[in-house]
Amino acid sequence: MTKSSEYMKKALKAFEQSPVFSGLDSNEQQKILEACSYQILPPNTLLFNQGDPCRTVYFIISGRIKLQEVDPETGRNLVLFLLSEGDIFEVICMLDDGPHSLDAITLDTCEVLSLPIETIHRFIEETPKLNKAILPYLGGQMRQLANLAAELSLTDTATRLQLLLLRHLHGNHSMRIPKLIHDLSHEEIASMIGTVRAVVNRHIQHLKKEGILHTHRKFIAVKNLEALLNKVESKFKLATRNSKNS
Amino acid sequence: MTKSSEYMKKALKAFEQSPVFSGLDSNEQQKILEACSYQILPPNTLLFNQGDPCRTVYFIISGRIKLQEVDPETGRNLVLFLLSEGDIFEVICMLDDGPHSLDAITLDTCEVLSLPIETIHRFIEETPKLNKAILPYLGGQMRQLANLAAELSLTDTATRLQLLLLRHLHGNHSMRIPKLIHDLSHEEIASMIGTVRAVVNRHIQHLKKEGILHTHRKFIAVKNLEALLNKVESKFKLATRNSKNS
DNA sequence: AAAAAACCGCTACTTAAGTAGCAGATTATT
DNA sequence: AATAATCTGCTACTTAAGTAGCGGTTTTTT
Repeated sequence: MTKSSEYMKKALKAFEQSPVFSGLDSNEQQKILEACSYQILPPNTLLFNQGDPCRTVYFIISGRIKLQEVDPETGRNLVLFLLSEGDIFEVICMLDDGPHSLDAITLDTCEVLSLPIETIHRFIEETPKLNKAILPYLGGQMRQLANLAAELSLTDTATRLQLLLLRHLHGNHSMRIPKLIHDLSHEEIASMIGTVRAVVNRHIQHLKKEGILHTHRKFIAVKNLEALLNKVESKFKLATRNSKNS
Repeated sequence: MTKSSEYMKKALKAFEQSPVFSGLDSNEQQKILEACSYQILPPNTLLFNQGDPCRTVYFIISGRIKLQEVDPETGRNLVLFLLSEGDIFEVICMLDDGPHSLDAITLDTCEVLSLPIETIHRFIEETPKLNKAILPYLGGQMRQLANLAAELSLTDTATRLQLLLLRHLHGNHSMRIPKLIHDLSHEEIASMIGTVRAVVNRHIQHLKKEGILHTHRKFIAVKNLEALLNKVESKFKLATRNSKNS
């Protein structure tokens, strides 16, 4: 990406919001940006497959990207990470230089920066601030993974759905639209909590009958937050949220 | 730990085998060791609870320690990591300084080194070699977690048990005793694959009838590796193993 | 040596969750 | 405007996995 690039502004703005890059000064950010290439991707684009060698890391400027594992036998899949503006991936490969452990697919039209893996390694080595900032981000990702595994094994599908909703209602009180997931199909939601469409639908119908949810064709909103909170109650800490949303 | 300590030798030997510390030279290792304190812990000791603040990180010299999440309602638990000689924990807290996300419990008599979290941070900052060596180790841990989550959601309990066995048969061909798990109770095994004792037992009986397993009172050995491999077949890559066993 | 605790094998039962399939509604494509 | 594709709501059915419980064995503790 050249200095004069028209995308520079957008990218800098995204950097500002990134837990990893926001701590750097403008010079450092510029230097990294100049090594990046900018891409715009239509929805439903496959960036890479599980097993592919990892040559670049990506940084999301806008749009959502899911990292998922697919079971070729049944066609079912599990979304391990739902990433958006400010996120970096694939984090695992960045650490150990192994092949991709997951498929990456865009949900929206996405703007991303990509950076050769050797280059990001060099930047991390040369920039102690960057090195230091990236560690808590990794910690957050690991917490998410550990939490997902625990939920899958210890919690039923109804509760997992309720927790998913709550986890995306962060911040603001009267904000009843679960950011990032409010416009997903039941199929997508199912793959985020490790189940199938029919089951998700069943639970959603139930929550609607109780007046807790309002839905309409790829739109979900929480009508009665109190009641939803009561349902999960103490069941599980919904502690683990994205570090950038904390 | 003082230089003259009688445990020094043991600790150095464990360092040699650690993927993280083995790359350091003797001086560096010594320096770190001197900041550690040595502890010996009986089996079934709780080192810390989920939610506890994290003051120290641990390094295992000998014995096994499990990191698990417990569901207070049902009493069921899920083991996220089964750690042994050369492992470091709790990795997540080390990254983000948050509270412990898991319970830590010894399975055997364990020798561990502990190190205040600020101290390990300082060492990592001061020792680029250490910083660099720790990243692939983290990557391995994350792969394990991602793999566990995917298995829990996409694979049935029978296959999960088979994969668990195979994953611990690493290396040597005729080595039919799954290291690290060969002497666990059915209850423990169940909590490693996210199910309950009754189900594990059911599957084990089945595998015994097929001549694939031999078991006796907290002892498991694989009699027919070929047959076991055929069962899981292509089902899932058992790729994800401990980085140190690769 | 006796008592207690842990572990294993097994039976019978219950249920959450998944499969299959379809019709109507909405959205996208030609 | 017509056709195709996607999404949803729902019914009926199947099954894997979990619950409960008990008797017998082995191990540990007293």
